[in-house]
Amino acid sequence: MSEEKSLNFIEEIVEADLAAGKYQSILTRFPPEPNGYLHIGHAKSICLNFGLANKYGGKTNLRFDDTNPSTEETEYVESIKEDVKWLGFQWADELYASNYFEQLYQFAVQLIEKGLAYVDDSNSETIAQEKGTPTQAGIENSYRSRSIAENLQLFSEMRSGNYKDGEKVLRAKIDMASSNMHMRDPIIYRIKHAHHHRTGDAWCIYPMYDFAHGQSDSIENITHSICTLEFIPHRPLYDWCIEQLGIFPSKQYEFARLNMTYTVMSKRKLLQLVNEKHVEGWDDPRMSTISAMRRRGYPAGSIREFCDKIGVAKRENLIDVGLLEFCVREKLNKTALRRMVVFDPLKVVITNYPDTVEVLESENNPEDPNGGTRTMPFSREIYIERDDFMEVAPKKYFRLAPGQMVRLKSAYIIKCDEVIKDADGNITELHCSYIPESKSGSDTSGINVKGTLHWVSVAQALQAEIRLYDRLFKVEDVANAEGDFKDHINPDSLQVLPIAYAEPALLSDQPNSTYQFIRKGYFVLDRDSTNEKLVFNRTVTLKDGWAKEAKKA
RNA sequence: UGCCUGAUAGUAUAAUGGUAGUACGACUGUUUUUGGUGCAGUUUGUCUUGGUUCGAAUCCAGGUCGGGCAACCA
Repeated sequence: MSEEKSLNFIEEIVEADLAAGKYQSILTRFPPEPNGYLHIGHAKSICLNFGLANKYGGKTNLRFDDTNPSTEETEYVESIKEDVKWLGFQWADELYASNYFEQLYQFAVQLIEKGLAYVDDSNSETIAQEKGTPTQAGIENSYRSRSIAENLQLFSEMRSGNYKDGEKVLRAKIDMASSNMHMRDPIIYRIKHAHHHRTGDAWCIYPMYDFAHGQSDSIENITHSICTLEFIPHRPLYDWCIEQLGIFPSKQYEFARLNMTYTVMSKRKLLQLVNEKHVEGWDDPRMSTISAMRRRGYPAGSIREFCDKIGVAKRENLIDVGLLEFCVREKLNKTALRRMVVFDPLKVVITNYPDTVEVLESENNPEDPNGGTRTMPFSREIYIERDDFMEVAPKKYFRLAPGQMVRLKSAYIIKCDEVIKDADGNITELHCSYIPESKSGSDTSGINVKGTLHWVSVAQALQAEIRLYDRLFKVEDVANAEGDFKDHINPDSLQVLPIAYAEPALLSDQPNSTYQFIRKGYFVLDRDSTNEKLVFNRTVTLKDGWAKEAKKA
């Protein structure tokens, strides 16, 4: 396989800029607003920004876009830093738009001095109305012609706290008739008597996104400022501010944000899920947040791999969540420790097995020759999975059935001799006989069986809680589905098994191990675990060929 | 009614005027002490109409369809 991977359109721009000598090296930035937790969509942006810097020998800043004190909190800052680090990236500088408040203020003063900004006393309704519509030009109001001196005075008074919220705004004086709504004298400063998580009460006016973002990029000498498609119409304003101020010309480029099937990706909706308790928190394993995926057991590397696979383009997209799951399985298959856990037990008595405990050995991971082995007890009484037995077996059913033989993984071949039922006809246990010569690793029985089952010895079994997570929504395209997105929540997205039976090795494993419970899926120990109670989250299922086959019949 | 964007298998993404390729999915077969994994194979595509050209997914013109734009949010 040739490693000649084609470039995405942003990489092409970067290579062209570098080749033209436009920059010696590149500087990108990841600029989250600390008003929520990062989600998989942010991961795409993180991988893009940091990936570009890594690939071309540049650097990436982490910059918090904290210009709206009423929605931002330190809790979010901390979680964002943790998530970026966990994803495997290291930023050059940790910065905040709020670091630049004084500088930004001076930029605004410069604009006023150039006659390019004015204080408007109108209320928001009036401003909106005078802005016109996309098909109809806006109108210029009387405040627009205020003198520079008056604007300077008023803006200074705004800063001093002479006015209440909403009483005045500072607007850039551009073009009320522009076909681009963002150029119709956009508001660049508003009054907000709010406590800021970093600057406290030092300010009562705050710059708007459009006046903060580009200038922050410029102050940091960001060469490539990469954002999502909805900012395309902001670009002329981004460029206008930089040009009028005569500062470092950072350039904005836009790519299509990630959308994923069965998933919501907006912070607003995620917040709602948390606040209205549809999930247990930002890191509930069903959420699309980075922290949820971490808790669910997704390896950071598989998220990076996913971001690499989905590519970067300008076309709107809806990525199959199955691709993310594929990346997770691909990684985990090579690394996860194999263990046996029975979810829904059916007791099997091996009638011809002596009343002793035998210690068996089994590989930790058949994909990894250096993975080592662990031991497990085998005895006369074991549990198997209830649905690994059928009294009347259909065609192509390879599991246990009366008179049928199966192999117990890493142990012996057994044959089902008798089905024991209670008075109501429910199956309570199976009586089987084992083939002593069929022991794993030294099988001389010559018997070939199609089915291999996982099992756990009854007497030594650990009890554990298992949490089975499924997709949070029932519809593919949640954002575009009829009605409220909450109408589409999957009521069965979490199934808790209070007691499952697990092999004893799980007690001595490292707590941060990832597991494949053989034939059941990938699992990870949840942080809710205690010494008394193990709790496992299902990371992702295994591909189930039999389920498909059974469905066909 | 305006402006800005975009359109390639089911989903993504490449081909930068010269054989439409890759991944996931689906389907076959094969291997397997996980109905997992691996391996081999099959399947399905350039929105449309014109034009330029020896040659067009690519360039040009018109159309169609999708997305965005009128927060004192980012």
